[in-house]
Amino acid sequence: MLTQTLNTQVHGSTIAPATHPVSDQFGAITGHVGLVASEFSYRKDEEIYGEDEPAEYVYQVVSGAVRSYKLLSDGRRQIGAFHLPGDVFGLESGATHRLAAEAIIDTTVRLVKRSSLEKAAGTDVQVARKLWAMTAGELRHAEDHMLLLGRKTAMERVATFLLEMDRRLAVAGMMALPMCRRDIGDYLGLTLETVSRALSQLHSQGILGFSGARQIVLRNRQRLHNLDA
Amino acid sequence: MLTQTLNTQVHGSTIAPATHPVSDQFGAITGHVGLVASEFSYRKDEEIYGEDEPAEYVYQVVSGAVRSYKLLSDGRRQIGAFHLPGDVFGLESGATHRLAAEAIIDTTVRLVKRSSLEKAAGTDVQVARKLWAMTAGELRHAEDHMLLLGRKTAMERVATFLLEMDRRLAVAGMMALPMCRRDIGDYLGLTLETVSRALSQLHSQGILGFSGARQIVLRNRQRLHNLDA
DNA sequence: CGTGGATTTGAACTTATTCAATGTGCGTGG
DNA sequence: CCACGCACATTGAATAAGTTCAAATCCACG
Repeated sequence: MLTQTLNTQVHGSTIAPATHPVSDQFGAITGHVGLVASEFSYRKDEEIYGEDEPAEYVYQVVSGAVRSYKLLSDGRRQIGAFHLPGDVFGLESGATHRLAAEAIIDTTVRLVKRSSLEKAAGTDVQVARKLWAMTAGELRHAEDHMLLLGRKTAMERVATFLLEMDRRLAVAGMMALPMCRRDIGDYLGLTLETVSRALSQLHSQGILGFSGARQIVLRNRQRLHNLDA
Repeated sequence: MLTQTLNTQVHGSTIAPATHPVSDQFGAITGHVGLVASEFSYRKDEEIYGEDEPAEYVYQVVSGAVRSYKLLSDGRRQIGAFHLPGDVFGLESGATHRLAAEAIIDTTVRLVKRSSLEKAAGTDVQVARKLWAMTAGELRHAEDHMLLLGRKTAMERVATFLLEMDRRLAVAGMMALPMCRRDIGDYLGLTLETVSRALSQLHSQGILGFSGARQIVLRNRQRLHNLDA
């Protein structure tokens, strides 16, 4: 909730790692308009913002990982997205955050004031177009995820998840997952036990290898694709 | 797929019925920039556009109803949204439609070329802002729906559905659902039988009344809210 | 009025969940 | 450097929720 003093600095450092193939979405805006970006860090499990809180900042993950989620009154949780280094999150067209956000592990973000983005968008049509494109990208992910949550089997969901994480954070053919089994379950609409069972089955079939529960190597992406509906 | 000749006409007629409380989103754009809108009609179950097809037009329902959906290779279907009179659909930031769209019943739409909206957005920041806000509105719905699909029980999903439809299309306290039980199931991530059983249970509890399977009266919105997590 | 798709209802079944116990490994401190 | 402790993960067995398959009923429409 940003109670500490911000370490304000002019933007400009490169964050997106070489393994993240998309262009630096944040830089595409801040660089274009010369906005000031700050950095901030959160510890594991610390809240970055709450659901329905005013959307004062837009964030980009520098290092670490973030989960965005909604809760039901009895505590059931649906994680809508994981945000990894280079990803922008917390961007809203309206006044408030639609999902809460928490650091999954110790995390550093860059952030800019929403108001300065709004102002830039009011001046520069290119910025406005970019903001729209970023929200549209989130919508695309949500649409794909609705299909997963509504219609895929447990094994298909886990296969989809592994391929997504492989694409987004694999380095040298290996994934270091920042999130626990419960987070994965809450992302896939499953229990942590069902996620664990699916991973064990993939392991026993030689489709993936473990070096620690969160270090995964995909040994056969094709078979994983086949399992993914 | 728009093979017939379009009945081109200047926009201006009011479409959103009095029961649809939001402002006319289409008019907010076309009126502002003076774009030309056309009308077109589709018969029940006719495709309006396919998944991954180039997004040439943006649509607004004049009368009827539309379903947007994705399919898995084996035919499993996830409906992402129902579009009712006044609703805009088919708006994309990228080049292609991310979901397919079909008329649920005989339906008339207004449409404008995507290229003319793009052009207007390049000139007028207000238009650009409005396009962003419309996509953000779709994202919000998708985020709420992910929570439903990932974490709500069958009865909670049906209760949520009824309250959504009540809000969007109730006239004089009564809903005339345009879609069949299978559509509802594919929207809620359930089978049509499960939807039917939930509705029967709500009927037997006096929470709703039927006059024909698709004419529903909510008799106790509070109890329905209580069933909705 | 009859007809056929749509809906409801029933019963067996499947999948994933729940509850419980065991196992693993990482980080910390001795 | 090794051992300990605890959070995390795995595995098992019983249960529950929703699906599947089947049959009966309902209506909307011609």
